[in-house]
Amino acid sequence: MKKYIPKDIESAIAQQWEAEETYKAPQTPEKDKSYTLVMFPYPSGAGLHTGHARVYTGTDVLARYHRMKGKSVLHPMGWDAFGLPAENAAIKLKKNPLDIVPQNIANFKQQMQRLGLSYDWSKEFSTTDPSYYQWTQWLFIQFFKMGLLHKKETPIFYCPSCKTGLALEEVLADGTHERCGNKVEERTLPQWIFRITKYADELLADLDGLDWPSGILQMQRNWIGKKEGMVIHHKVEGMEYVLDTFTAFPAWSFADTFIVIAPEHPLVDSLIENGKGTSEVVNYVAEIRAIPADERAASKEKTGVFTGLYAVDPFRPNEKLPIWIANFALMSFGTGAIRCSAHDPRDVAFATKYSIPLREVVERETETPVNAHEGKGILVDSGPFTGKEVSSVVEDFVAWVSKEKIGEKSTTYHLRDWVFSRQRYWGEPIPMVFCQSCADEKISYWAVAKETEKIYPNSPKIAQKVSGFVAEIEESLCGWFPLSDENLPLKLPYVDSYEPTETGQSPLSQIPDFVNTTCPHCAKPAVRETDTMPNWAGSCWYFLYFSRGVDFAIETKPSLQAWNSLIKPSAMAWNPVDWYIGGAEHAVLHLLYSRFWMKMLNDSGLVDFKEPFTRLRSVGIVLASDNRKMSKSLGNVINPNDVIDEFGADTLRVYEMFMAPFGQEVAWSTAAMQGAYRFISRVWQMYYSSAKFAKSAEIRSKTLDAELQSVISSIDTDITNVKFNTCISALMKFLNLWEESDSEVLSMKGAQDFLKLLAPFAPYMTDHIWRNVFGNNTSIHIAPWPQKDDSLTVEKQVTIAIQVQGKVRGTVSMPSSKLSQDIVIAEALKLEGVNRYIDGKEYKVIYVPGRVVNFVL
RNA sequence: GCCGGGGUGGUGGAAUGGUAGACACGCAGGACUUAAAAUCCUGUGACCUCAACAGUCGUGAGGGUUCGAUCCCCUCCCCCGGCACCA
Repeated sequence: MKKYIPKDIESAIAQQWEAEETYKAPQTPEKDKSYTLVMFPYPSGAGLHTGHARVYTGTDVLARYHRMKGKSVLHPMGWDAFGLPAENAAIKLKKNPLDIVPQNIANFKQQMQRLGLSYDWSKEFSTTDPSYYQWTQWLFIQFFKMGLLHKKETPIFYCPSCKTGLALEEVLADGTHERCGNKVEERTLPQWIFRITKYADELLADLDGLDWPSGILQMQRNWIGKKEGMVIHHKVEGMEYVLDTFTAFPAWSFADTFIVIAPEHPLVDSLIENGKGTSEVVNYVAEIRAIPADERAASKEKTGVFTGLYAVDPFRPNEKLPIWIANFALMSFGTGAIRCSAHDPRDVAFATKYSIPLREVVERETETPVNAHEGKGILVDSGPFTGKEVSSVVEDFVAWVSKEKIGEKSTTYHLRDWVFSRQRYWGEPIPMVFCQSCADEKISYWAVAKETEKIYPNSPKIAQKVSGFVAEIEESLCGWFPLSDENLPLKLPYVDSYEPTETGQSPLSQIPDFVNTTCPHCAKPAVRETDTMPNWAGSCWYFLYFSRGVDFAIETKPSLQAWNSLIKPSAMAWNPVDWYIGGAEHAVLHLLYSRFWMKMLNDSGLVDFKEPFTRLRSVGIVLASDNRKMSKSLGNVINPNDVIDEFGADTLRVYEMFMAPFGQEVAWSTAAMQGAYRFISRVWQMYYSSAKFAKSAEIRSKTLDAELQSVISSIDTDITNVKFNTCISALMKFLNLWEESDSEVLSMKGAQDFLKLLAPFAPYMTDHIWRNVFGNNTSIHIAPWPQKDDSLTVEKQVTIAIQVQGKVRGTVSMPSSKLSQDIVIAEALKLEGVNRYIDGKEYKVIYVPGRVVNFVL
């Protein structure tokens, strides 16, 4: 063997891995487990580019490392294939996604296989497999039974281009749809809604125990957006109406002189309905409601109109607060009504414009009133709190307001309930049936359900929690029944025309065979739900399904019993995921939704943990060499297959790991990749040509073997800190040293250890050398990871920097065994460069063992 | 505006209180070659110097703590990501 020609070795080695089942996960972990998972991809028609290769390689390095460390490793791959992008692409091609998706998957798979990723392919599945999505449907039904889903006419975001409703999380800050980039609108449609807000506190609190990047934790906290404050109740004069306002700064309430309410506020509606709205009010409301929310937010100009109504100020019962409608009051925050004062700049701007009197309760030292956000100052004219420091009275104030029955503590959240219906074809059909007859008779599922259908039999506490959820929504869901287990899966019909409709209805509604059915309760004619689930559904629990037995019968119908016998045991043995790797763009989408599903499953007893991903690491995207995102339309995409054809998968992998810290964004450079190719080729030469290692096991080298021990320990540290770039540089540095050494050869064990250290990064060529040079007949990838041998590290030369006044003026080198403060200082004082600066002056010595000596004059 | 993450040679980056620029790319010079590619060798932060020795400066800017700061603290500037008329 002479020259390194990757294509000559890679396919042969890959075949050996397959034949030897090198990467097969045990059914249940035998020892320490490492469930290593990369966020599974949506298989687009464009295939993988070299940017994708980075996240898969990094995750693979972790899996391979832990496998060699002797852990039980589950490292699976699957396909998140439902959803808008696949469907939109199929529409463009005028084909059915059912036909296209398998081709895309096949393409992704061959690309991944060429990369040498150590997946246990026996676990592979797609979220679009009926054998999988029947379980997704079954879980939907369990959540329905728990009262965590309801169907409701709701104002939602709607993408007119994709012709479907969306969740708030799918709308970007600029008001566009995160998938297609078009502006969204608001519409009111009947939707299935997940009551995720019921879990807002748990979703927030449990973040504290997670080993996740701080930025992603913070994004989830902000998204949940818990804010504690008070709701204040007001009587509206001349009406039987209690108007509630929300404030985060209750202690400033004595300042308030007016109230503003959102244009969408129910009080506005009742005013207009009662004919009490002036023409000014009617016109203003009509005008403002016509402007989409995001445009309204963009204009900071404050507008409003007086309703003619007054509220009694509970803090000053003799005074009245005029009620205005204002564009800056948002129905989506708090109660949609705000008490206003001089202590909020927005209120001041509004009051100034419309000449509404203001009052201050904290004396100012500047030209403008104190902003309540600053939270400091002495209160005046504030009832029992006059003369007190505002920051110190908050708790007392809240207690007093409650005691006086003016209002009570209240918490608001940014998190909204999760709109779970899509008016599209390419998703899991929602397994629900609506019976008009039962609805007319006010029959709900829970009124007629058998006890045995309950899924939370072992926890009275949870049964109580759930019955509370159900009580709140039961009436609104009369006539809705889930499919029974034996009727799952509810298959997505293969149809010729599946384009979204203009009517806000799913294309499935056009298919009578699909729609018409009978009521699961009374057997009269009934209709199916025709909306489908969003693309997030399948990824909410896929990590539980990967650990299933591979002989898991496809015909198996979902049921509680099947869950408990076929899915739960292995899922509990492997989950939660130990290493979860993916992009930060899912911070408040997939990563929030799947946490929510696990909390519901935990409450129902279907899983026994609360958090799915113990450890999360994010990957930085790879930009094209022009510093723009790789995209087909920009023509700057690099296909990993092309790189592999020319340089081999090992080179691509090493470069991907070396190019920058794993979590950081970086631009692709084919030129820089040459460095990785040189490195891999030189390793190859070292083993096949120069062969500077001992042929007998007894021979050792002093310096090389010692140096290798520190490489072992630095890679051990760096791999688990996902610092793959410094792992590679440590290996390169060692190879340089190895090549330079003329007088010594590395021990045979050292040569094998070096190969093992490189194996997770360059799996093909290392396994080839392992088998052909060292005569092994099993893979290097199941060989034990090198152990650092401290007996080899002793006689190392240590170089100590000698400083005068903190500036380096020389160095002293000696074997570490001779190292002592006195000797080092004595040596240092012999240095001419040091003496020149000390020059007979008095000095003090700082000695840091093994590092530095500093003479302070 | 608020919340995160950053700012180090021509470039990607290393160093988490102890010799700043490891490792790599690029570039320059050299070897091999008829020549080129590939490969190998040498050099490569800036300034000063023919050069070496020595020296000065240098991690976005300014200040502070420390014997010693890329690293900790304060003020400010810039870039990236997220959120935001949030009461």
